[in-house]
Amino acid sequence: MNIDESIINGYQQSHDPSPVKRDNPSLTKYNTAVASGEYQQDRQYIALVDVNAMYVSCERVFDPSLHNRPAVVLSNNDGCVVARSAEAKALGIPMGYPWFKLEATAKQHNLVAKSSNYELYGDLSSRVMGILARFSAWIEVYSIDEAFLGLRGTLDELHAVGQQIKAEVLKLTGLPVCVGIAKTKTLAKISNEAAKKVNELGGVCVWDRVPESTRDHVLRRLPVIEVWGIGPRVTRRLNAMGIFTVADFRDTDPVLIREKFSIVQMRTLLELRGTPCIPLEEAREIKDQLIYSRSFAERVTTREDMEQVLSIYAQMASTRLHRHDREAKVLTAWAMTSYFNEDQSHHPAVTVALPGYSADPVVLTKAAKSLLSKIRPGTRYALISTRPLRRGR
DNA sequence: TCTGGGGTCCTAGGACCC
DNA sequence: TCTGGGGTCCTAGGACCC
Repeated sequence: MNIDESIINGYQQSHDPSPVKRDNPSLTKYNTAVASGEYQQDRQYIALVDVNAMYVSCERVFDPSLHNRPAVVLSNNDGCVVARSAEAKALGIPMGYPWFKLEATAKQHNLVAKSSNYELYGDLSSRVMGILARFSAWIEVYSIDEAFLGLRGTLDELHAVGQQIKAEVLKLTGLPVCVGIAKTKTLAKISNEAAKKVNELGGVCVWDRVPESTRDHVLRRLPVIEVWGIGPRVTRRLNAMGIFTVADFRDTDPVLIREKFSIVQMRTLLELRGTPCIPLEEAREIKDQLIYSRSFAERVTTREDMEQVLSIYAQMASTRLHRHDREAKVLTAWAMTSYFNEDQSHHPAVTVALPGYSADPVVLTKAAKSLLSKIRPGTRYALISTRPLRRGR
């Protein structure tokens, strides 16, 4: 096989996380391992821990009447569904479905909806992450409901740790989690999915502990779009090449994939073969960008309306920058027509370099208004965003 | 006047994730 | 009639410098 190994090795080396400083008893051992070069062995396996239907599960912690019945959580203005319980998924309710279209279903199936409460979810999330950090000094908080952990041990030990994590989080927070454990992040993701879907696994799946014939069977049946990092665009192109399942993709020449796509897809492919290419990273404390975006309740079609909206959104962005004590050097403003309005599809955008770092609403508004020159009057825009980039000082 | 290699920074656009 | 609101990473091309 003719893989350019230097790319992969170079990538791994340059992205190795530095030792984390945490209040953890195993930290000394961990740092010793790093110093002595035993680090590679120390992170032989990666666990992905994921809270099941996070938002709904959080609501259930404080409202037991939501248990054992279909429940959903709605987006900001109760517009559409952003989380579904297993029972709601079983009813076929898709993610992002508008709530007003579900009222008949709600009556018929005893479906209940809650408004979202992000403060609550954030609070429970921190508690979960705190518990997870006790199982490994090496943790990457990937999202509000997911974290990767570095683990080592025999397959049976790993399975036991997975069960312990699950039991501990449930006991201390009331939240159900599933655990997938494998040699790479991409396989850990797939294991986690398996842990969720296959009841016999009891919510914990150690990939290498599953019989090889079963693993192969799973990958031969799983559509390639199910892989972490492979989205709809790439899937369409892969399908055109005759690649339909995860196994098809895994068995393709990595060099061909890098040529046709990019290094990202090649890494994903190698990860499916068990070669770690996507390192664990500590969560960054400072974000690279801040976005303020909202869909319009009523479509915006005139220049005057657009001007007003740009001004308001730029000021909202300014407020957020102030709140985070940040300044921006660059601002991007964009507008989009609705996805369901393809004949008029238009996505104008401008990027403006600001005169130095700033969070001043006047400066941001002026910059955002440069989008106006790209607006086509009469087009029905559905969404507008401003995106200041980069922190100040 | 022409030619060259190598590096960094910036912008724009594409794709993906939860 | 109508599907949210955040984020990250990668690539290509141009400007500019030595």
